[in-house]
Amino acid sequence: MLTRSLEDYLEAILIEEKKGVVRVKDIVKRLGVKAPSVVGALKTLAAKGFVNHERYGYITLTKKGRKKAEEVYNKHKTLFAFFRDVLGVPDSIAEKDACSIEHYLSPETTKRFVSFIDFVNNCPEEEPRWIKAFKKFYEEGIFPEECEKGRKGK
Amino acid sequence: MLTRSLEDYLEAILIEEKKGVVRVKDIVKRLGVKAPSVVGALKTLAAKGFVNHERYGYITLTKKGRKKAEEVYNKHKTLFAFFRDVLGVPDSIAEKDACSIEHYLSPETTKRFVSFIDFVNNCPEEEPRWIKAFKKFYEEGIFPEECEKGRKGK
DNA sequence: GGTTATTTTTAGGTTACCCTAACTTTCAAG
DNA sequence: CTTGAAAGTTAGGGTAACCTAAAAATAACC
Repeated sequence: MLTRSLEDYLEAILIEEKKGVVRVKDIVKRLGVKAPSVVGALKTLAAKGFVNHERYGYITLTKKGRKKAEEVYNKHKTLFAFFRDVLGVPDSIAEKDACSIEHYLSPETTKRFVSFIDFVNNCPEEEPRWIKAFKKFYEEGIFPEECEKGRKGK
Repeated sequence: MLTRSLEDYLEAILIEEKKGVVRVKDIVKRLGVKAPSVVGALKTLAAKGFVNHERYGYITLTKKGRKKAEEVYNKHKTLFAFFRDVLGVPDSIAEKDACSIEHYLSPETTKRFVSFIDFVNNCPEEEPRWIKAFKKFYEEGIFPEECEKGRKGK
């Protein structure tokens, strides 16, 4: 099993890979840690078979490493979408929260979260009515007219 | 600032408090750690002014400690409610996920999560239509009839 | 091609958190 | 009122993560 920190390194490599070859300094910039921390993490990840890294050379993901990195990154994207599109959290905060939380979602909850975002995105309407209703509720503390029909309690 | 681990100790004390006086062994049971770990954590928490603990005696929260503990516990309850009532995650998993994630939600996202649960609970209907729709979508992969009206894409 | 700048690595230290083993205090039962 | 079990504490060790400082390799420049 990987620690939260090692998952972060894998994810960072995956993302940096999209811009070309990956070097230690790229990870340094992305994660905001110092070079020796990166080297240490790479050593551990290489020993566990998640990355290849030749001294003073490029960093690449193994098949196993890529699979794991993509798992983490997918959770990240799902959480980000939920925070931004459903809760209405500003991008930068949604990003940061997704980043910390991605490591702690169980498979069961992840599966349902993914389906939930699917549900939102495939909704017949542009933005589901209930999300609009929530936004109104969040801003003004009231339910829209249509919801109020048949309202029970106070 | 408190670490994730110390927040867990505070929360555990708060919960155990509801059953009467709190002792080291109660925390040991609840958190599944060994007694020396609890003693160590209490020493740190006491030094920072979050708990009172007399040697071989009871453990109590200070005002500051209670405030913090309640913050964490409230996040916990909100997350649990969301996982269980909206996503439909089984109780025991929802509980565990809430427990790990509660430490990482930003104030902004927390605020919106709380409002969201409020929105669900105060909905005029017993269970909001859209949650029912999501559950159908999750189980069967299809939107209910009423949603399909005016459906755009495939 | 030698010298300087950048990048990477090694060595070693710090903090947080957990553990086991051994010791001390408390408390209840005979 | 002593003694043995339960609870709590201290001492010391291990691991994961980070860091700084300094050495080594690579790259870039005149």
